[in-house]
Amino acid sequence: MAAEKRGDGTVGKALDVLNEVAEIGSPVRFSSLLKTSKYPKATLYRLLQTLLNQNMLSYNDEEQTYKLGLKLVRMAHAAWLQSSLAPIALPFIDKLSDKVGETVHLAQLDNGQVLYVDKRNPSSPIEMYSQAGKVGPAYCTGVGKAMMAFLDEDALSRVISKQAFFKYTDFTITSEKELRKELSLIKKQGIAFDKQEHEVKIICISSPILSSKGRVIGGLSITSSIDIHSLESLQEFKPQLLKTSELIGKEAGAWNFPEQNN
Amino acid sequence: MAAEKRGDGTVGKALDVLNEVAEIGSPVRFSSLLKTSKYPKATLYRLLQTLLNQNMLSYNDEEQTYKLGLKLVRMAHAAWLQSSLAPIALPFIDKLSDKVGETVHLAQLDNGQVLYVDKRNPSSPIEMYSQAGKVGPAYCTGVGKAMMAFLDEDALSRVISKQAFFKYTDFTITSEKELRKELSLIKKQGIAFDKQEHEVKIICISSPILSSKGRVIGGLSITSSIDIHSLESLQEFKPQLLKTSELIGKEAGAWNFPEQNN
DNA sequence: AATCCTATTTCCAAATAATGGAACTAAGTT
DNA sequence: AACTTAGTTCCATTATTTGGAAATAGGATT
Repeated sequence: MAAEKRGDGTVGKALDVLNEVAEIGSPVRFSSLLKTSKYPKATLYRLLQTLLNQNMLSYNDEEQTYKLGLKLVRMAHAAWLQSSLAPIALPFIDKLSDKVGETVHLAQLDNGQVLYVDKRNPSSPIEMYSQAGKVGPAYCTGVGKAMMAFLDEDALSRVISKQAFFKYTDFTITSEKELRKELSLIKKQGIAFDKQEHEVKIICISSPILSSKGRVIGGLSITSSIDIHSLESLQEFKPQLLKTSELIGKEAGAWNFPEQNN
Repeated sequence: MAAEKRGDGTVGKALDVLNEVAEIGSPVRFSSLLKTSKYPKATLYRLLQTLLNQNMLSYNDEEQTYKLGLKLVRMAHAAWLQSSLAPIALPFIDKLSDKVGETVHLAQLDNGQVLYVDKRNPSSPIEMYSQAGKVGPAYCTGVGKAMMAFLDEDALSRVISKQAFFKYTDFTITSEKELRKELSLIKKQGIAFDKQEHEVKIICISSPILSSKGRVIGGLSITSSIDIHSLESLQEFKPQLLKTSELIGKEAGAWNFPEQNN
């Protein structure tokens, strides 16, 4: 499951181990890592030591466990500032969230997945899965589908090949064929809906953020729950959502935001 | 300025380069990096390629610039979840921010600096420097001083040795002697104030978060502006601030939060 | 369109670092 | 005391990294 690039020598291996620790998501012991690791004991050990030295991992003496280090939190802030749409989109998202009084998400495609790079909660937030930095599936979220719909065929097939098509809810799209049909509809309408495809009761309306050259650079969504909104009432946000996406796209152009993600 | 650990071989060098890119804070060209880098051209080039491969960096073809990659944003989310006090402290901070109606910061010490790991804005936020993931100086912020005051001498002198003592404002403490005096006062009072020491007009009241064994694991602050509050009126938040810090400390104990930072 | 930059990329033999099987230590268990 | 399991160190072998230099790419200038 872990991304495994060959030809990156030791650095690749070290980052591989870092990823493993990240994916486990809780403090891990050496022996536990060893079981699933493709590296021999001594090698794994040394890689861990190096990462510790570099503060990419931290070690709990008592528990003898490794976990991700604070260095990553620092770096990520810098990454977020310079590599995500978030700082550019910030004022626009604030405004949109204020106006519509619902949760707003800003996302980008990263390696076939939806990476949420920012989120605005209205005063009374609904309980939900997402957080800035969190990743989600592309094929069954509003932002994911909105972004996919506007990719060129090349990029699209690369992204589709990475979809798991796991059936989260009764409404989840679970085949490429269905998905492609949905995407062409979305492209026509300029807008995507999440009809409880990822989480029960959670719906959203979403639009892609396009660069001046028409390339997908991100996605924007307004999310709510069926207890509060219907798809029809979400539809009413369409003009504001599109307008905001357009403004962010323009601003990103001025900032020379890169157009390349897959 | 960049941390340079020896004996970490290639991995250390690669992370070194990554740090350099992070510290520059904006997209950089190869030649620009080369000027300040301690690595020869071919080496630097290959390190950058490796980092690109690993999605730790991204490259803008048109501009020929490197910047931090989204992979870092993803990893950091995991790091934040498993390595920071933030997820543990979340409900307590929400509640505190609600009650006092002012900005609340949660911070940890990382390498002699204050790392903000969470932040709550009241409905009408004041314009301010901080964000989750951002770092700040320890010697002239409320949380920084609060945490330092409760370190043991060993850890304290290590942290103090890393302070820059740059005079941000007329009120900034600029010598170890002054600082130590202030810290002993803070320890007596159990509470620290930032008296516009880092930013003009910005003041805060802050307390350390201590583990059950009395070790510093974080800091908590309520921040405002002199346009709204005086130090005296901030003082009124003291009981709530202390109570919240205590609760977070207890909760962290239950979660076996590590006590080790410097 | 030929020349001269300057920035980036590739090459390859020498230098260095990583590897991993095995041995060792430490801390429990029976 | 013998045994188990987990973590750490050793070191000759192997593989990767290194970096000076040369090649290439893409402007800018004559």
